[in-house]
Amino acid sequence: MDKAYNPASENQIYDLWQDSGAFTPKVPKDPAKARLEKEPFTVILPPPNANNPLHAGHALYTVEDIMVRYHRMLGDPSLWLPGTDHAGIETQFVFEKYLQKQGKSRFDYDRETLFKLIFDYVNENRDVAKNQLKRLGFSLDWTREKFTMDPDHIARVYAVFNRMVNEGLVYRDEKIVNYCTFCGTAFSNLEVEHKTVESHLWYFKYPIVGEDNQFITVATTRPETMLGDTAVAVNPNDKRYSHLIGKKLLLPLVNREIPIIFEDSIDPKFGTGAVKVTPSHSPEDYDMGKKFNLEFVRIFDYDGKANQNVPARYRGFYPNQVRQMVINDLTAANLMDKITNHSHEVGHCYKCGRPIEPITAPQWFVKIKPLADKACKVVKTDQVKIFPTRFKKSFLTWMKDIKDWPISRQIVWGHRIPAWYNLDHTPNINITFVNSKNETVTGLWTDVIKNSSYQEIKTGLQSLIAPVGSKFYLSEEEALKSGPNILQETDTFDTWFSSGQWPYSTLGWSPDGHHSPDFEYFYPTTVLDTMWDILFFWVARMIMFGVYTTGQIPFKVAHMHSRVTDSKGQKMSKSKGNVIDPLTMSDVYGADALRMALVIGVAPGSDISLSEDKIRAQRNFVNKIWNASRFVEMLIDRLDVKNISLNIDQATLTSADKDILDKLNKLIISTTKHLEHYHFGQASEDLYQFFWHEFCDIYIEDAKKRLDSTKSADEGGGEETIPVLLTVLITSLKLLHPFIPFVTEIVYQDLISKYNLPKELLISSSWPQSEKK
RNA sequence: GGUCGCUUAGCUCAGUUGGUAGAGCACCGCAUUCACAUUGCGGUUGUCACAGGUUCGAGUCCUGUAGCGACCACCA
Repeated sequence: MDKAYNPASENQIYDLWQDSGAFTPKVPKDPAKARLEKEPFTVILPPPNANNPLHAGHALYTVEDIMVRYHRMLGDPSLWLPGTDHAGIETQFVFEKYLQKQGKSRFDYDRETLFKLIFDYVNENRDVAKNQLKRLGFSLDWTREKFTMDPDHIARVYAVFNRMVNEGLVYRDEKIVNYCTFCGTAFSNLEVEHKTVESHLWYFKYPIVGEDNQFITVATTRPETMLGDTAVAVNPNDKRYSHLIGKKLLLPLVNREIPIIFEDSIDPKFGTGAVKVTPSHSPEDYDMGKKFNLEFVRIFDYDGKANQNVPARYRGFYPNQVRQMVINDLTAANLMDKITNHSHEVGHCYKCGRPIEPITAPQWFVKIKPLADKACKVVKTDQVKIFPTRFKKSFLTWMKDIKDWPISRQIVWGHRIPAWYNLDHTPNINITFVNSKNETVTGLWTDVIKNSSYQEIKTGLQSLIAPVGSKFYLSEEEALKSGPNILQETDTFDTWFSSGQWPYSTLGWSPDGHHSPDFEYFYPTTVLDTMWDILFFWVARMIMFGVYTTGQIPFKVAHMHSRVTDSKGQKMSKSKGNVIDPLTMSDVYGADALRMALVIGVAPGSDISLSEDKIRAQRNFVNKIWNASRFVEMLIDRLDVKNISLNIDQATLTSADKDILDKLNKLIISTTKHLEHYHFGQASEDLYQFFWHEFCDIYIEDAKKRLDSTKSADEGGGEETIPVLLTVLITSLKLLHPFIPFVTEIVYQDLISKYNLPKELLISSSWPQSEKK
């Protein structure tokens, strides 16, 4: 054995494990029955983005590996299923940046070509993450690897969508949505980041119709939307305005008459107590628009520019430009009352950081309440346990006030929504396509078909917008029965609509009820471990989908871990330059050292402060194990004992022997207990303390004195310590194996071959049993 | 605006049924032809944020205050 542990030797071990079949549990012939007798331990890997290399956060899969290896050693059939995620908007955003470098944009391609380009781009990078997962020692069953773009997964997602449509849980509506005009897509509330913006309140005067020089002054944070105002709202109890019942106002610059409405939710104390109402560009105004049956005038389009519904001079300008023009024009018209400072929250796109434009747009929605209620129930009753428990409360709070979920995204990278329109029956469908002359054409079907053929439109199709209420068919065949000119919806599903179905889909759930043996055996899964930041995005959706689709929970435990931060507790980011790359660390210090550094002394759910110092310290620990093992072998060799035995003769034990065995026994008990309770930080710390400071510093030092005499074995050279040394060493290796699998396996194999112990891999060996007293 | 979390040694953090304060790193001294200098032995450092309360006993439970952080949220 070398003088120091060499992390490079870790590379040989992974194949040994994989080839032994340890990662791949066998499914019995009657899986459902077998499950009743002995339940497998199943973990689905939160699929990393197929396009990105791993970061320090992914290295926290260590926690899952610890659980899986522990259960495997307990003898439970254990499955840890790997996969990757296409990560819709994330990946398309990265790809568009790549296009930009080449002087191109998404608008240069029809959707099919763009999709293929992204697919190829992702495929080029897919193996990177996979090899990195192996490098970190994760005992994943690669024979069951999945990708969210696998046809069978897509088919399952479609089947569930169809069922939801048929049961009235999916609908289309033109509601106000969070729209990013730069990314060109709608987002759910969760994808909007609220930022405090220092801005102003502008006070405008709106003339009262039929009364000379009488005005209502409104206060607004968004002057530009006044072009789309269709009412002014005041509180019914506000006496300042009570005389205005039935009056109308003349909207300046536009010269359109708008009503005054009386609405309880208006706060008389804010501004002037009079609010301009723009139903097409503000969520709260949208609600008022519906309630009072107001006109909806959309003035900004999906490209972010002012459209046909505004006076000609504003057309084609962006909101911030229109804002300045409106301010100037109102000032010139002597209708600007005053401007005050005001800070407020503005929604921003979580991807590109630009302000979100609330716009009314036709989108697909999931009626979420029925799903949420069931999800709440299984969490409330602890059928799904959430750890640490404080996340249970935030889960239930969020679920209680949940709004319908907009699931359509106007991007190409994802699962295209399986809905087909008959164009001849939907003449008002708006179509954008690249024609044979490479020109982008936008228009209604009835218009574009005059200059282009159906085939030309279909081939060059970029996007389409079908009016709300358009009839759609759930398959191409069905649609074709209604006529030849059909097109599939161009929107794709929100990524979480797909990944929310990941647990049952990866295991082979089938819509016809004939599920795969894997599904029968491994579902519901046991533990889902992920970071708390996707509790709502993903965990909540998986619970809702799982209960809806399979009638069962998707997992019994949702174990939430925290963020990996730098040595100062700061979030890692490229711009700060404080990123610790897990692969570099593994190459320098070993994957074991990195894994140990990520779990030791970390409290459940708290931030994980990672530094190279900490990894180095754990590298030293790994090296300590290496050298302690080397030394034990050396001591044994020196005695030249013929038959190595692990049998401990109680009668010959010294007090030091008894002491270390007693501590070892307690360690088995505490480690087991900590692992059962997800206290990985405490378990690893105890193991560290025991191995280094009890076993090495005290026991081996003592044994050194006993053995390092000039006496031979025959003369009482301390032969009786050998079984104790080996027992403590091997048991420690087993207890440590889930945490630091490489070094423990290497040392174990060395001991086996050297002392003719029964051949087995540590990964498949049995978990130590404590002695009862 | 609502909710949650954190505050313990110079730094990063453990401390799960309440029982005389811990680790790693850093620092100081000594040792070492010895398995490991990726080492060993020894040492320094704390009004456990603050103020009350419960208790024989509180870092731990309760109440309040302050600072920091996070999440959620349609208030013009």
